[in-house]
Amino acid sequence: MICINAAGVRIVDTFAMLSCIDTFDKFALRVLPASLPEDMRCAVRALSRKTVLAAGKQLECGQKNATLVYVCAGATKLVAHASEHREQVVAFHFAGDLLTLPACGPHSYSLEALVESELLTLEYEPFLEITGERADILGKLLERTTISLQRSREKTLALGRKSAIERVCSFLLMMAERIGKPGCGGVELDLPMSRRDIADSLGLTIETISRQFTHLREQGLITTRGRSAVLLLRMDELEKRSGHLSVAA
Amino acid sequence: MICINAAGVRIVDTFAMLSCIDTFDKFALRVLPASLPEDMRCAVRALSRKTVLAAGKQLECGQKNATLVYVCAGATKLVAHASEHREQVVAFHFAGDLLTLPACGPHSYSLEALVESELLTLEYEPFLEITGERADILGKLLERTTISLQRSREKTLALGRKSAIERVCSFLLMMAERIGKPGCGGVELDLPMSRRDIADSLGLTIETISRQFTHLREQGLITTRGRSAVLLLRMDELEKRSGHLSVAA
DNA sequence: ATTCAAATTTGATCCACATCAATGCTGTCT
DNA sequence: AGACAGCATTGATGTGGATCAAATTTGAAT
Repeated sequence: MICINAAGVRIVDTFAMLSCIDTFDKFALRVLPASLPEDMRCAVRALSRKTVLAAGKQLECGQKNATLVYVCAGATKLVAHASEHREQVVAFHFAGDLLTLPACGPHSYSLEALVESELLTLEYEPFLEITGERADILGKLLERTTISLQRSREKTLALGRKSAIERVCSFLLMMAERIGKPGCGGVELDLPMSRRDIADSLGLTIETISRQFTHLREQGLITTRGRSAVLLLRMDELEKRSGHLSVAA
Repeated sequence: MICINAAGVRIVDTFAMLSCIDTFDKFALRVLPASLPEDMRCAVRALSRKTVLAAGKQLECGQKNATLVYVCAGATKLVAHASEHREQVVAFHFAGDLLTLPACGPHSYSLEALVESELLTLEYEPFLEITGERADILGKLLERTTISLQRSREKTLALGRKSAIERVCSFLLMMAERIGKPGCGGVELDLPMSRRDIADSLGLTIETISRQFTHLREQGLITTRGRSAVLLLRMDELEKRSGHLSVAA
């Protein structure tokens, strides 16, 4: 676990190691059951790599194998590449999220940090080799994957059948649910992603995102401060405009 | 297991029962490990319900609970409802596929038969209660769910960033992979879904689907016979037009 | 074979969002 | 504090696919 970094400063590595244990424990607490025998826990720990990604940097990884990624801190986007200049943000992930970075299929995927992020990565296959007999761990993975599938289907519906304003309202509501904090007179969001990221996530352009934000601002449903702060003033109205079914149905 | 149907003919029920065993065995062969103890197998069997759905009929089920569905024969579509007249086909399923019909979230889902189909349904929660300790079964479920997630993300990319012609080509290639048969001079498809279903799956209208089919026909990439038969003549050209990344990337 | 309703195809027109083009803002770096 | 590069906003114009409106085809039922 001790390795000399570019600067060659040894004490930094000790910090890194300590910090890695910390990181691993966060992951373990969330994903590994308390009852896991110590040898398995060690095997998983040996497999796990901590990565700190600066904003805008992509996760390097053997693209031939799927990778399990735990987001300890920060925020990331999972991007599917259609061709040169066409990108689709498939999902956003925040601190505490677990995701699978798929191997190359008909399209390639990459994971990019939106802000400086602390990630724990494990190769998927070896991880399953170690823990594949543990029903409790597989259950956790299944649960997480089912949530991802659920979100992905919501996104499918949005991209296939919703108008620009409905997509933006759905997006804001989803973000409120995931990273919103109660603020003065509404829900406060500090969006870590740029307008471009939102556009690439909703299948629209930055200009359209910007115009929809402006509409919502003009109608008094939101206010914005700077590039990332959004205050949702009227959740009920946003809900109405999001194209969700009324609960009655 | 014996119940009198509307016609009140008892012998029919015996047939139904026999046929149910058959159906269950197909499911068991695919999903349950051979080593599963007999009592568990029986418990699962007791939980499973066979349903034969006529074309166009929806699966009835307690929408409060998720349901595991195994498609023994036929073809189905999983539909998400945005509002009254807006539907998004989230996935198609064919004989041998296993899927989870989700409980009501922000949108409601339904499963509809495209042609007469034979389904085996199990309530998700009780099923997990029985088999939740078996790593092999959870592994199978995880594998299936991961494939669904993979497909869902491909669809997200298509709906977010692809043109009509690219979506249609991607669709035809996907169908070729899943239900195509080698035919005279190309891959033969017998599409069980209508143009409307395809449109609702690709986020387009029936008119657009029809026009894209016409383009492909005019360019000699496909031929069609009647409503459902499609012959893919030039897989390479379809691939080029599907907006997939070249393998090199 | 004939009938007929539903599905599909084809054509004309429209519109929501893309694209192109400035201009204004924000936060960062010195 | 000032300068600057990248983001975001705003406006003008274009276009792919939606919508509206008929034909035409299909395949199932008589």
